[in-house]
Amino acid sequence: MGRSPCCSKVGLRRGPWSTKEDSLLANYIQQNGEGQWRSLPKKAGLLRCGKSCRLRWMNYLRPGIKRGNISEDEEDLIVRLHGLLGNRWSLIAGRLPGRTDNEIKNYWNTHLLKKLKTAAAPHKDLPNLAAKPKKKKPKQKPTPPSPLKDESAADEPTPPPKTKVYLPKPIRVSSAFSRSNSYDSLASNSDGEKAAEELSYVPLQWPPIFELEEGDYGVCAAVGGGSDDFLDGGFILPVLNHSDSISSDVNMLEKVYDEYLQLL
DNA sequence: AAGTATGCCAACCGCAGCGAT
DNA sequence: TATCGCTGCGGTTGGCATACT
Repeated sequence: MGRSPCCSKVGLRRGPWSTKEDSLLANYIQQNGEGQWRSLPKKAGLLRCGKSCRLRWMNYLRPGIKRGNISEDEEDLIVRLHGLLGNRWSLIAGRLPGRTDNEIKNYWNTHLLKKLKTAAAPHKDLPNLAAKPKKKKPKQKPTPPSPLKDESAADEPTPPPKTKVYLPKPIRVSSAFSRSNSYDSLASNSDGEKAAEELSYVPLQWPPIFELEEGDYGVCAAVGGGSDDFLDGGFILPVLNHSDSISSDVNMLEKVYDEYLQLL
């Protein structure tokens, strides 16, 4: 099964782009805008597949692209964001103006990985660095309704926290909501309530905390810009596996959320 | 100078999400 | 509801450049 590669069509060029192709592509997009990648090559007079055109534009020709010389600040941000987000290169790139996901991915694989591996012992920001990348999970179904425990839970004596942070991947839940919805509108209007019901999501406080599966909690954080947004800006951060103290988990989630906010 | 090894990065591949029908 | 097609993402690869022997 599976679709055949789009570049497998006879007659389409592959490999490095010539300056002529670059200018054809750039000129076309300047005049007609991005999008319609499938039909773009033909209209622009290029013997390339749409995918290839998109990649070339996104990673090379797009205005405002910075090339090379990743600063220490950027590097630090990449490391910290990777600690929180994992290999979500497009999200990480979204926080680094002018950088592309491809560049950050390459930089991580060729510079940072090595650097951090040699920089002594295990690094807390680097979960399973040596681990083989996992295949994408199938789309997660919304969990059955499980509203957050009430405040009384927090009153109980809190044993030492036994929380375990699974870093990352953040879980996308954007499909349950319209992109035009904001968190506020969700919390206050009936559409929002309906959507929240569908997702078993009950925003009782900020940051909103979810029970994803029994005993697993997540927090929604604003991320801003891009297609991975939740409520036009967010997704569930690392899931905590709770043991027996809800309140300690909530505290931990708030801590994680605060740390995340500092990065933004 | 020539051959080989290593590093780097642009580009490709395959898959999943999602809207349209 | 199911299927199709387009788009975007993350992992991987191929080839050029540079370093090393």
